[in-house]
Amino acid sequence: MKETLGAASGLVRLTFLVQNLYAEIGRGCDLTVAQAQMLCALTEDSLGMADLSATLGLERSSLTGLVDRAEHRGLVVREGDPSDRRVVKVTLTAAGADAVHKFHDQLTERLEKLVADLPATERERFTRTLGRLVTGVPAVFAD
Amino acid sequence: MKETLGAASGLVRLTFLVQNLYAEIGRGCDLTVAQAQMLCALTEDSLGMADLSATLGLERSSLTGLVDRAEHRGLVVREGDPSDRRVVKVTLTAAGADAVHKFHDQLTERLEKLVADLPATERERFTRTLGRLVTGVPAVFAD
DNA sequence: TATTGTTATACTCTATAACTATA
DNA sequence: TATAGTTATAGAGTATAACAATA
Repeated sequence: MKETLGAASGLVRLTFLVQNLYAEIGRGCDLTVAQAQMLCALTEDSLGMADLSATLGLERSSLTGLVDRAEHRGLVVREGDPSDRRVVKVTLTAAGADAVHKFHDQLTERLEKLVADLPATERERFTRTLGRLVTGVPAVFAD
Repeated sequence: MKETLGAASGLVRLTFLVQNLYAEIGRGCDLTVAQAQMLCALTEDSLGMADLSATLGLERSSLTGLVDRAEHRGLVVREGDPSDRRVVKVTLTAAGADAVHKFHDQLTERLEKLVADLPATERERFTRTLGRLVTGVPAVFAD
């Protein structure tokens, strides 16, 4: 009779939980998971296709279609880079910034709620350990 | 100047990390993410299409194709249920059990390694909190 | 009538390989 | 030559709607 799950099992189940939440809130904002991830990556700054594909862990050719569809929907625009004419910068439109803002706020609220039931000390310890584990992970979601 | 990430941000980044690991190990075992998830869900017991789709959070029609491809690859088989002739039970083959075993062991090892650097007390607390947060999450990955 | 599963269809996501334009 | 990006193509994954068989 075990009273605690192993770390691996817990991590996978937590991921499953967060992924489902991510998808659910995305649907509510009319964003697919891939689109939401891309918009989040562009929140801080515009990125070229190569940088964006590296951040998201996608092939450049896969990103082309993703940006195509997002551009078609008015969420991002492509712009040339005068300092290197090979580069195409991807930038959020006002609509894209709006959508990702809504998505970000809702997801943050739901995730905060997930840990809100924990006793304060336990919650703080957990959050601190979390921060330690994800050092080096690309900023796919900021505070 | 913040020295700690928020809980929401930490959770999303951890998810990103685990997902990438999941996909990477899946590739090594010649399994897609969706296939690996399905095989994991079948590890304990055979399931009917409806139960399996509920566990995975997929539409039944989506599952049909997923099972088709896995069956075609010899990872699972469909079997009738004598007690309810509407039901189709999905069961791992020997090859499927083998693949998911390999996948499970490798993923577990990598995830254990992820938390192995933490001080023992911190690791135990983290794992315990993890278990608390995922109560109710379907058994998509067992110990 | 309700439930189980499939089919038909359409779209998104992703990769590999071959290509163009610029550095 | 090397890098940035696109196109062509193929396959996996997913959903919605309509259907057939069984309960």
